[in-house]
Amino acid sequence: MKPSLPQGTRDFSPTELRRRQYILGTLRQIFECYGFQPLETPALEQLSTLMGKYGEEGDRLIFKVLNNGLHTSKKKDELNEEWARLLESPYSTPAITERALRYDLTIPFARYVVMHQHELAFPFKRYQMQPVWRADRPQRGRYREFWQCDCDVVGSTSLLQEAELLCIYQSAFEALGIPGVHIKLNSRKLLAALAEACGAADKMMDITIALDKLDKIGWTGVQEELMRMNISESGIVVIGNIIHIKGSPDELLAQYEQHLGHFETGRQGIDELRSTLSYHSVLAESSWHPQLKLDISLARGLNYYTGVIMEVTTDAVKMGSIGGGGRYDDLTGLFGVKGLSGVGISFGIDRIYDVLDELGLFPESLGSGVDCILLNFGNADEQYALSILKSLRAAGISAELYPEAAKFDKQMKYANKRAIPFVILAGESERKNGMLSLKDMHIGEQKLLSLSDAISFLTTNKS
RNA sequence: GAGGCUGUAGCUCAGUUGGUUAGAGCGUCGGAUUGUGGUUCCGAAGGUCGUGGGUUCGAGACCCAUCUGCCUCCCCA
Repeated sequence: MKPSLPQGTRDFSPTELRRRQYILGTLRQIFECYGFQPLETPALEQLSTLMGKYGEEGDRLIFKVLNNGLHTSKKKDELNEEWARLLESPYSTPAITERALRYDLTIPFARYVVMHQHELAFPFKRYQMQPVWRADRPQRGRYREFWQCDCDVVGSTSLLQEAELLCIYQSAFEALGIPGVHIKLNSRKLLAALAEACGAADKMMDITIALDKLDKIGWTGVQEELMRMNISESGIVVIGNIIHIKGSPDELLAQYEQHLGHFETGRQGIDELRSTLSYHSVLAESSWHPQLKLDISLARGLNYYTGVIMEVTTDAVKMGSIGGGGRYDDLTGLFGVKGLSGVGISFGIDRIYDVLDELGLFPESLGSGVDCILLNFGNADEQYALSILKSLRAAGISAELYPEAAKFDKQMKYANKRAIPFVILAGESERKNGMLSLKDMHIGEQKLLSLSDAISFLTTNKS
């Protein structure tokens, strides 16, 4: 048979995986630096844990797992009935499926917090980097299996959390060296006030979705969408006035206050953004390049966000967002625990990979993973090489010996292809003098060294 | 969930209105070269033309189905 992969899934070659690990490692270091702790949850969750948490569209995209042993079931009639219903319409039933693949990392996190609430110290700060699955149609930058990398705080309403998450975003994209990064900031409360201001408080979701397309379809396109949603003409004018305000974040907030400050939610949203920015200005390094931008047209898809929301894009590459997040006031409420507020951000590492790849921003030193290779000259020389190999490894230098006394140029070509930075030649003449020849494959230079000199050289020069 | 495009060697692609034995470059392997890679020269291997049906004297090419990749909508990371 001819092997193939399921749609929308990928293998990761050694080079790709090193690069992915470079991204994850960079992020992990930052998360740890900000006091977040690692967490992993199972690939499988109870379907009931996931259903209804991501909206109608989300439910459709959850990968469901067929129950085992259906053929041994005693309730054939019930199964047939349920199966018939399932063939008619989107429907799921525990009789046929009661487990599903994780759709994101936030809901499993909420589930975890609820199940372990008595052993956790709140505020609980965790990061999680694992694959998630969606039965979506694959496209460029969109996969059925992809990784999410989340960092959330639960159990604190302080806007210091929002400010710290903004810092994490900035410092992460600074460390990865991605140019043209913008972190857009908005508040669900501002959007709610906006809906109120145009007399359609109940249509906040619709307005938000239309507004989110501003970048894509322009103001005229958004106007058409709004009209289709039966937003009044005066309402559309109000929205138009507000989204066209320009200026620094402080200026924008002052303007928004004029327009929306008399609504309770509007005032709250503005105050929250002000506090967030004020904490942030104290914490942030002035050298960070990623720019903060207030953008009232930013929506964010998930319907559990309630406060500040954020999204990261880069204008260096044509690509959707590479990160996003926000505050969700009552996430664990879905699982029966009220009053725990959460706020978190997510990194789209598959897309970040594509951006780094496209811009050639991966460090060259990710290389082969091994510092040096010993060529094999056979017999007594092989024995000599083995003793060197052992010493190198004991000194913490990663090393390998070519396994056969193959022809010289074959061994060299192998080293070259693997991009191993150093080659050690220890043949008859070296062995008789108790020395070794160390060749730097980048510059092509070779020198005769004692083992201890070689070790200290490699220790300082290895990648 | 809706609509559209695509698939030929490991990779990137040629292949005329349907007509003998399907080609190139790169890569791979062997040799020039048994202690020196990245350059060069010579040679070789590698294809049930995505898969399954159909039309035809004859299909890589045309038709249908299916799978994959990609694009638009929807939605999202």
